[in-house]
Amino acid sequence: MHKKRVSIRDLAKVLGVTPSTISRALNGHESISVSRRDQIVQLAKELGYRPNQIAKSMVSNKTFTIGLLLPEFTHNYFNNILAGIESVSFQKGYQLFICTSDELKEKEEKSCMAFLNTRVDGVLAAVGNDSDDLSHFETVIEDGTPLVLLDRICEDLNTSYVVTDDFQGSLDAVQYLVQTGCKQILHIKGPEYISTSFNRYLGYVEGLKKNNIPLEENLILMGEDEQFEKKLNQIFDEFEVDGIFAFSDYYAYDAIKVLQKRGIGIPDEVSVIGYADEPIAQYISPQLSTVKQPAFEIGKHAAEILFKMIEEKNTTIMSKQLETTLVIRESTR
Amino acid sequence: MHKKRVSIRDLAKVLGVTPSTISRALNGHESISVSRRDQIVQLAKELGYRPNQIAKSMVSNKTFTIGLLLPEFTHNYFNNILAGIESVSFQKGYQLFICTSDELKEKEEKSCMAFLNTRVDGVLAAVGNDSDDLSHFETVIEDGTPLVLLDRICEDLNTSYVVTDDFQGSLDAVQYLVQTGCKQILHIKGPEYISTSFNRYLGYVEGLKKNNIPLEENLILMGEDEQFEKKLNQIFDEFEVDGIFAFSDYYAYDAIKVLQKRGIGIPDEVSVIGYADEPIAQYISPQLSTVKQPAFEIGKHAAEILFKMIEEKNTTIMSKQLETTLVIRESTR
DNA sequence: CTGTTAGCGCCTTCAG
DNA sequence: CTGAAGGCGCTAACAG
Repeated sequence: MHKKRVSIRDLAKVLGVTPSTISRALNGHESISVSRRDQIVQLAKELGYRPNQIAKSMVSNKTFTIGLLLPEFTHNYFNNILAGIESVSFQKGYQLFICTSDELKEKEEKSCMAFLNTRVDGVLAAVGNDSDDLSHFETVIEDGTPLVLLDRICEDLNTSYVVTDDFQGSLDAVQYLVQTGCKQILHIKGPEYISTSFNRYLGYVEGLKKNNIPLEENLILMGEDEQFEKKLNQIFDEFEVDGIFAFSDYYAYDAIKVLQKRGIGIPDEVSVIGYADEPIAQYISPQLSTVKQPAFEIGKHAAEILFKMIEEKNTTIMSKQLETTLVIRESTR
Repeated sequence: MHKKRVSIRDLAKVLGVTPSTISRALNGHESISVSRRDQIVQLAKELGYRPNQIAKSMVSNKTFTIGLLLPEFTHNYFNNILAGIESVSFQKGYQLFICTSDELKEKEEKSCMAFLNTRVDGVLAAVGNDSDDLSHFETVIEDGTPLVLLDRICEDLNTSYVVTDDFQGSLDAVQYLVQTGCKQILHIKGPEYISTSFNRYLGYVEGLKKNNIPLEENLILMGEDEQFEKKLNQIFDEFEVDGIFAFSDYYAYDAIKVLQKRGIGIPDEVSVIGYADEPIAQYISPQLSTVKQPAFEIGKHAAEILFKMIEEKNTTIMSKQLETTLVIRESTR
């Protein structure tokens, strides 16, 4: 299949020297005459020599590869994280070994094992919401492979992570809602098992508390609920909701559709705030107010931490929490 | 850094056998007693043995890895391609080595070299629109690494590709426009240098021709034009445009915004058709009619072809062209 | 400055 | 059924 590849031995034979000399020349070692080096480099180019990274890794025990595990790429959020990671890994000369988990634990496990087997130098991962059991990540840690968690924390995992301050972001959103006159605020909650859902919920609760608004259990709706529309309608039948804070822009949009069907004016009668600033936030009408996460920075910081761990063999925990920004558009008063 | 990893030699020592025996047991070879095999497999598990894929690749000259080069992930289209590829690569037990080119030739070249150096078993790539010079892909081909092109064709490259029938898709769109009464159809054209832009343009031209509508140069606008809004307005001042066919959903949306500012009714006065069926098509208002590409299938087919090339050492060209579907929503009559 | 030797972890003959 | 020997491509340590 492959054209026979040229190895340093081939080069050595042509020039009548030993492979070691070739290796030294190609890797910019000290002790080698300039003329010889040039000669070798030149020949390598001519013959289309391509260093076998596999063999190099074999001896150096280093692959210049980092494993990246993300749930999916349909949300712009993860694309931006990827972009942030790439911006630093590319510059460092590392390749990305990307796996998507589809939020499935099974794929997560397989990917982690694949990372270990291929001896990646480090792992970046956003744990899926299907994962209550985290033993595969523990395996990574025990193996001694640096691991940095993205976006979603797992308290049980003793490793660095980079997240945004979901609590504060949500609190900001609710505060804004209250300041602009909302009295009854509905929360559309995210999937269970992921820390972000819970933290945003907590921010919501805190927001109410700070403003002496009693927490009403019936004003909390799961975004993934199969009877979402029906339940939302029931809530509107029963309560005088004038504000909605949703776990995601998509949930917010789902709610907006229901409200529009009911002929409820946004933002006149109900203010709506989403989360994440996905592209659709700008395309829907009214344009959606939302909590913007610094996705690119999350990726960037996570990668930087990981490289610090890899290159400096630094094992201290270096977690980081980034701030969100409230973006006000047309869906709020 | 790493906990010392256990190798087959370690296992061998424990059991007082040779590494060969361990290797045979772990790889399900014939000639080995069942009891011994079980014993070895058991021990491997206990000691957390993890086969060194690097070492395996070294001897087998196979990495079970395929290189994937995509321009970016901000368009849902490429995500779906990725999903299609993954659906087959995952099942085949291959890992994906993903690089994004950001449409930059420099990154494309680097990635190709990285693919070759890490000895991926095959490459899937959508060439960026920045690439007039394709020598890096030729290098891949010459190296003997199977290559399948995605989405965008390069006539000069003698290798398999999987694309959609952009010409037909565009023709369908224009035909629909005409059939629903449009007489003056504007085309918003895509970036130069990529085959899809040209093919969609050709489909537009053919659509006019089939309906005896003269081609009017002034009714063609570049989507990336910096003075897009101004020029579009000029066109509407001068011509009685009643239909728009855009290279992408995003361009279509840009146009819709301009029309709405002008108070032009969609679809009453002007019908609009986009391309790709990006998520925003469903979120904007009016919901956008568009040409849907079978992105998932593109990825799937491309991967299948690649695996055929890899596993059967098949070198014949097996290109494929997939059909599009016209999705009619609210932006057309 | 360059050659020799040994070995990274694994697999594949070839013997026995 | 199992052991011994050699090698995948490259680098590092030690001589010279």
